[in-house]
Amino acid sequence: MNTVCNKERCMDYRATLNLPKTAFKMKANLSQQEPKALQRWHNEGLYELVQRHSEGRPLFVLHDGPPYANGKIHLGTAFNKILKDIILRSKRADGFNAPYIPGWDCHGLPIEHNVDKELGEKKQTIPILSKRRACRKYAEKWIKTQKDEFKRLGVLGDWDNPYLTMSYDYEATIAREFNRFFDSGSIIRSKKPIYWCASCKTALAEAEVEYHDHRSPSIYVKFPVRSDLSAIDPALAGDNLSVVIWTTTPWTLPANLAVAFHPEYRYAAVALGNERLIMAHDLVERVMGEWGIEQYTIEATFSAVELEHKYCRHPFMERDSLLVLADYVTLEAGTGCVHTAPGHGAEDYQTGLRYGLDILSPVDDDGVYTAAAGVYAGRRIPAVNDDIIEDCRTGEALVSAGSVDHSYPHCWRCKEPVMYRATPQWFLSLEKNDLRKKALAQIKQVQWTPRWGMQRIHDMVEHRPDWCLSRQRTWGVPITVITCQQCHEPIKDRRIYERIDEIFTKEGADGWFARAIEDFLPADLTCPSCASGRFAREQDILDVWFDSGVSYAAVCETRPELQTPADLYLEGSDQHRGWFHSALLASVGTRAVAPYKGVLTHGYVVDGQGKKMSKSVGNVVAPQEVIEKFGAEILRLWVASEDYRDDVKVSDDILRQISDSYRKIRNTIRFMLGNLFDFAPDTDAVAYAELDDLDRWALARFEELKRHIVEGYRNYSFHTIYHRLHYFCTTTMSALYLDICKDRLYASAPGAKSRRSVQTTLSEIVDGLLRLMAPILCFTASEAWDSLRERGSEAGLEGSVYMQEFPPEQPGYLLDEQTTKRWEQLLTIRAGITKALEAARVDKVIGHPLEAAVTIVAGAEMQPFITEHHAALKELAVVSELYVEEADSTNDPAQAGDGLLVNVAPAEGEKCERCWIRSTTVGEQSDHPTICSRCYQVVINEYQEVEQ
RNA sequence: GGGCCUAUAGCUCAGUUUCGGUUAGAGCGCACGCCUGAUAAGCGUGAGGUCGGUGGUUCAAGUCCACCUAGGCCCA
Repeated sequence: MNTVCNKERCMDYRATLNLPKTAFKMKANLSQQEPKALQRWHNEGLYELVQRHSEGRPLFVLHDGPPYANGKIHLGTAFNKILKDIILRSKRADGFNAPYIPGWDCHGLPIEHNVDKELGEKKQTIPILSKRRACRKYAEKWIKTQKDEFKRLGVLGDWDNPYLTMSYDYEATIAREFNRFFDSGSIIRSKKPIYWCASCKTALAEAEVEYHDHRSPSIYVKFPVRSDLSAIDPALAGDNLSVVIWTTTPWTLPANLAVAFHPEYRYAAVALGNERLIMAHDLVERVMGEWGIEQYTIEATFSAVELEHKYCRHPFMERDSLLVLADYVTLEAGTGCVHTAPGHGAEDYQTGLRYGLDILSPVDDDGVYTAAAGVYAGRRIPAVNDDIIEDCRTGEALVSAGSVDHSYPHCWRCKEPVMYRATPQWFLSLEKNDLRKKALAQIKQVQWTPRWGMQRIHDMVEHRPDWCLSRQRTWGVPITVITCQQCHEPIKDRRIYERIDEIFTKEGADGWFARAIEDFLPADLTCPSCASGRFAREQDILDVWFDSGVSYAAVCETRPELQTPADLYLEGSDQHRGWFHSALLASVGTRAVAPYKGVLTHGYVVDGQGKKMSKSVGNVVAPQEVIEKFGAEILRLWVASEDYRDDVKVSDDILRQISDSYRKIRNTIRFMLGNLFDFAPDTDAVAYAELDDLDRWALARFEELKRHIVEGYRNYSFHTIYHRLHYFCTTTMSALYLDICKDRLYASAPGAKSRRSVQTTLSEIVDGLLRLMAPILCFTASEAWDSLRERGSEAGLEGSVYMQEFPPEQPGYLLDEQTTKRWEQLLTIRAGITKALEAARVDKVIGHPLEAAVTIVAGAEMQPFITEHHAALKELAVVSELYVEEADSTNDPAQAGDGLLVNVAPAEGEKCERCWIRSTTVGEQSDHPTICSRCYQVVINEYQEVEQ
């Protein structure tokens, strides 16, 4: 028997109540507590423990897309990693073995670019191997930083053994996969224009080009029409008809192979003097004005579509130029007839490909014309511009010459204007070996989430050009092609591939640059086509998208705990063109299957207004700040709460809201834990059949929740889980069930069956709830789990919530239709009562609901139901007394809402000092005159007064 | 400029699997009130929406169609 102090002959009844007790704090203090939990994970090797625990289960492989090892992580990266973690944890709780091998993308221009900046002047003279070492170190530094940041988010994985695209074995895989393609004949050599700085003698990436104002020549040049256009309009018959183009780069004219027209514009033949000039109809007036010509007539107008495939004559080269159509032609400037040199412009190049033109680029590394430039061979550009203009003038091809100030690309380092110039590059052909066709077929085999992802990547693959794999850079894996020095034939030889593999595996791709070429060649090698014995190796490196693209081979196929194809790739929607795309082509090309069974994409993180985050706008939210202010747990809950199919918004308001939700969830759990302080499930639990009706109702609601949540995890529909979880905590539990159960919990005898009945229910619910929320709220679930099980800080992680599975379905907990209907009715009546109580409160009739006696005036239909459930309704409404009254003329429930009229009056009797219910039994017992009869029984049976 | 996507209360989301059907819902926040035995907690009541805009199809449109606007991703 418990003892209670008797102070001044007045019993302290508060001490006779079973008030909640728990060490689980109301205030989470997440930013301080999380690091401690993480330390524990680390010390005890949680990931290894979980993996060992999962052995033998069905495998679920989420293959990590490698973030780029450059800079701190941002919210988008954090979002992605948390989403992955939630999925992996949910799969583990759903009975799968779900390993997670994080990775990093380590090669590539941005890193090299930053290393160049750090090197300053030294980058000119630094040997290639030293530069590569510096890049490696740079990547390592950021990997370390990002790794810590990812771990801080609570992401569980094999952080000690991540995959790095720059590790030697990975580099060897890249070369091996490239060689597979090469050997299969899918790798072809072709030309493509790139930015080139002639003074630095180097290729430039887009990011290395700066735009500055520049004065260029502006000339109009005539291309005499060669084809007979009289079929288009009789007025176009005869000689002296020319197409007029406009250009600001006369030096590209020797490379002109075509003139482009817009397929939807009208063009005009303008007669001035004895010649006729073709230009866009809408531009005639402006061009004539610019030339200062007032006397002209328009002889014919026609659609450009009819010009396609006709020819005009190059003004000074000994060849014709093709007339082509291109929809990038504009009326902004020029004549609407666009000088096209496929070797010197990006759009020109595309057009060249479409029309099967040569990618002519008669300029060498120094910016000097080659023999292909005819009379200009040996001349330097752009100085040659003046001569070309003069020659056009003397050849009567020039219509007008001036100059123009415009924005023009310059080299980021030497600040000189750059040129666009075609160089030989290696491509992965989409047609060879039917790669495009096979890839399109594979796309249809993949489960895309959301569904429109399929259409998106399908269209991209359908229309994309061949994949240009060459990069004129140093930080990456070389294109491992050996060519004959004499006839330039690429050499395909298995023995070469094997040597490359061996060397790269041992010393990384550096070997390509460090070793003598002989090291890669069989001793007796001669060129199969010309029998030469002298060979050269390719100097360009591979596009980094190839690196990450082959990760299925480097990681999923090599790690014993993984398998391929992976179950899921999960990245931002930009990766339809990125990783999903490169991995698909690489895998289909070498394995004939997609590397993934499913692909899930999420939107971008944007600000509260839906605008993208940018430093210049100043709306960037850093994950580090959020963690500091709210904790990683709030970030995780935010990730779960947002519908990732669309863009994902974040703002201080949104985070505050999530933080509020978190507190509510936490407190609800805390209250449940607090009421289980004296409950031992093994000995105190009440059998389901003997549970109180209300408790069975709660278990039914929980059963529904359980099913929806598990279903939500399986469908990757986390925001619905968030809403369900939150609703269950706030409304189903806090506002309804828990509020109603307080009397049973507090005022019953500790071991009373009605109290044990609630506790049994609470125990089951909180146990399941923690398992269900653990994938998202991993820190809180663990903390509460340990509190529930009274596991101290010394308790090992083997028994932690991380090892638990979702609670099993309990079909018996669902209520039949009739019972469900009954509860709906009871809760509707309850809502009517609370409304009436509120009105009474406003009228100052009552304060607390327990001060009230409620009278329900019901019609003949409702009355039996209410009478039957009198006790339940009284409990549900938490009032001191409940009466039912028959309706009459003065009390017509039809006039009130819901067919129910509720009157509220102060309850009779005194307030029981112990349970606060008003009762006429208070005062009946002289030894305890201030409590009701129910409490009297509890007190005299359970407690003994002692003098203080 | 093109392709794909998004748009429901201040915020986060529902709105019933390929095909429309009564007064469009929830939670949070907010306002007001209650309680002080979940207390930097808990409970109640209430006010918030021309479902991005316009036009169309239909007896009937948040739901279907067209166009427009705003935003995002990828291209050019």
